[in-house]
Amino acid sequence: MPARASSKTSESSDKVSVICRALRRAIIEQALEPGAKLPEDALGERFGVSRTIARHALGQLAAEGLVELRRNRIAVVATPSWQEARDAFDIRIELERLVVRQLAGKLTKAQIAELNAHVDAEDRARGGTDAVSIRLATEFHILLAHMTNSPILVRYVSEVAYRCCLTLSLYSRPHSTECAINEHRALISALAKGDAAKVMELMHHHLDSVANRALVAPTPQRGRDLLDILAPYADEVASDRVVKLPKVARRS
Amino acid sequence: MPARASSKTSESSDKVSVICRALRRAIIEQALEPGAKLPEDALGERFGVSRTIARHALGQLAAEGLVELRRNRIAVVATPSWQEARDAFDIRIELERLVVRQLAGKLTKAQIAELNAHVDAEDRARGGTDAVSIRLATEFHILLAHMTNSPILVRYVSEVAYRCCLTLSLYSRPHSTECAINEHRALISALAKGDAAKVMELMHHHLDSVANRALVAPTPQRGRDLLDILAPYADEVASDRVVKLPKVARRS
DNA sequence: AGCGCTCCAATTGCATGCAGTTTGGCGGTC
DNA sequence: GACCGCCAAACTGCATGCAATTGGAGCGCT
Repeated sequence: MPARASSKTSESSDKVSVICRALRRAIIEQALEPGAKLPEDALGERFGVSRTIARHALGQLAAEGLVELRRNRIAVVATPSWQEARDAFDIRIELERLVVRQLAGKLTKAQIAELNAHVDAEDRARGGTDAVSIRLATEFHILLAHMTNSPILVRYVSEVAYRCCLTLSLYSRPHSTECAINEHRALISALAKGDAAKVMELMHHHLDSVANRALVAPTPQRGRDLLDILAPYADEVASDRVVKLPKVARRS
Repeated sequence: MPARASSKTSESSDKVSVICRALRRAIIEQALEPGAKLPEDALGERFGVSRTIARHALGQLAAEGLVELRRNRIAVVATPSWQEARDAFDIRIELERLVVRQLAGKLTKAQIAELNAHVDAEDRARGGTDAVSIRLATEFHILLAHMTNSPILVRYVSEVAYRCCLTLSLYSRPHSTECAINEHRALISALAKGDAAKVMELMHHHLDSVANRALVAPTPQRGRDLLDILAPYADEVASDRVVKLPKVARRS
């Protein structure tokens, strides 16, 4: 039996959805860095819609964990902590093991061709920016999820993969794409062979190594947000001996 | 090392969030059945807010998969197909295995007491309605997720657990709570013992048996929506030989 | 009856307006 | 110069209003 094929997936073509897609892409390509401000009327003006719509879009993205929404404050692109990043990868590993378990040996020739075509695209993009490589690599995984034809699985894999994207831009050292591409090819061929256990193991290792390459260590100095950097020290401030800190300008 | 303790979890106390919580609860307690209509102004009037807010709340719930939003149409409580229900349970199993893996042997005495107290509450509620039992059972799992102190994990477990609640109300035979309660107790004691593999196995079996008890079979006649029943036949319509169907009244 | 058409009430999609809150800078004081 | 309070600009929270779309009642035709 071939893997279930195609379904209606997409967000409707609301103005809200359009803005969501645009912002999502801007975020995962790091055009918008974590912490970037997202004022409602600026967005509205930029996309030619009212604040109501921009606001609604921000709400959706907040539900996906890509932006942070604080009452009466300007929304910002989410800045996951190192621990959250690690948690996201752990969840992602489990979800994607499930994906390949369902897919092993059930892909049609057309689907395998589609996967290979995508990896070819990744290959061609090697000359480009890191951001594009990361986006393509992420989209490979989302493409896989789509092939399960389980809308829920697609949604969760997409979300968590986007979040991982976000953290890569925060904590990653300069990305090395080669190995990821090779691992993608290995995944495809294992999927075609149909050994579920093997391909789950491959996926596990693939994501784990991406996570380990990326989340080098709890290195607070690479975290962009002063609040995060200072978080571990906050306890001392709360306790008896207050540590005096020199005045530091917030990254504007 | 004890499991990480407590964090800021909550939705802010927006009007939007209040309505979300109210609707979510109404849905999982089956006060609102799958397919129930949710007109924006009716909600607004009921909760004493404008349509804007009600609309926003519906958007959030749609992002969680609890309501379905079709352009220019009245929003309705989601009606997952049998397959989607099964998929949701599969995902849930993986996520909750992850939860107990992280928690095994790392719970504080206070946390174990909290869990036991919750199961006691489940026990006391056995005389009440099924809806309340189901809600409490679900909240037990969410409570566990909270103890991992991983906001992402909490979010996903909560969402998928709510979706499972929803499907239980659709496809389940009259609920038998006894065994679930016993299994919850077994989980707690295994968590306290700290054998990760054992407790993962317990959780897997627990959820799987709930799913199997609930999702009795792909019995389309119990599915509420004609469209779902006919979905498998849609392919034929698309192909060469068009199947003529007698006119049937839609469930109003 | 059964079928198709028209038209109106119900409902959504979206923009705008107003009130309340936060931010950041400016001037005053030490 | 450093600190503090005040004020205007910026921004969000929310309600309301208007145009566009939908669904279904009513009605005529076969």
